[in-house]
Amino acid sequence: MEKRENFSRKRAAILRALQEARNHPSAEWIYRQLKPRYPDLSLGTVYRNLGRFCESGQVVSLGVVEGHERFDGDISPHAHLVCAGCGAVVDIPREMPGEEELAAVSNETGCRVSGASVTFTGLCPQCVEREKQDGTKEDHL
Amino acid sequence: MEKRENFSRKRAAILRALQEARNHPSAEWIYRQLKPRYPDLSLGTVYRNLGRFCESGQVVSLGVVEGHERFDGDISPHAHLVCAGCGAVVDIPREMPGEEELAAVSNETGCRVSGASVTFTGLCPQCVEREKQDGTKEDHL
DNA sequence: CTCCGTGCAAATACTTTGCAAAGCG
DNA sequence: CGCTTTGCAAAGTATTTGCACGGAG
Repeated sequence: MEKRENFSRKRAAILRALQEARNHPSAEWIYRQLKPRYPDLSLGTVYRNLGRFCESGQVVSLGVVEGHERFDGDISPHAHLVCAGCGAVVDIPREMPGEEELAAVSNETGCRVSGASVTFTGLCPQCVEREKQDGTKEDHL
Repeated sequence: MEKRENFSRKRAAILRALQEARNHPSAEWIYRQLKPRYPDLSLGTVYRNLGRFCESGQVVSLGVVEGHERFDGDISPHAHLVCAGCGAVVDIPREMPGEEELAAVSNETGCRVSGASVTFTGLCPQCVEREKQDGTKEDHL
């Protein structure tokens, strides 16, 4: 399964790029990232493989931010914050609902709860900083 | 502000439909819902007003589910569950992160956290039931 | 030869937007 | 009359899909 070169050269690259990235990238971002090294890489391939990764659970979709679906190669349970200023997605170390809680919710609601995601909204550190520097800021009209 | 009839006849209808709906509808759903009563209602108008409601905070966007953005007219803090079976969005009564926690996260991360959302994944009661009835179920190929 | 993965481009599908017409005070 | 809101349709854009090619066993 590691034999065939082209079997997964690009696929592996996509997965690795995703896992190494800290910015919870979009398909487009990964594409641009890999394009120089794989000049004949196609955006469709990136989408196809991202879909595959999500199905197999190797990758998690964070949902659509500003029109672009974002992905996370880090599947350990953690929360995120979506920056209203720049659209960045940052990891938030935080206790996530555990199995017990999912079970509890299942019992209370009649649903079969299998997963949970916690997403904060606000400003990322850079945008907080920028806003400070801008002083009274200029976007007030 | 309550005077002009057509000033907001449709807008009000859209907002009301959204607030009365229990299914966290999409723009399309609201459109179909209102179309019989407002035959000349346009889908664009629904989108425009939903955008306006979101900005003004009268309505909350729940993000994109199966390609359609879903909205919630109930802005009281609560969690949701997105059904993997049918795409339904159901309310989950659950304690949400309070101001103290948002502040704590802000301090720990350097972000300015202003809001939070909790979304569970799983099966809605109907789909749980359906799966039971289907017995060994038929979608195994 | 057969299968899997891919490039390319056309096709989808949701949402946004421009513009002129219409409502209301 | 002036401002807001809407209908309609065109435009926009992210994502998906069909098809044929290329590499590997």
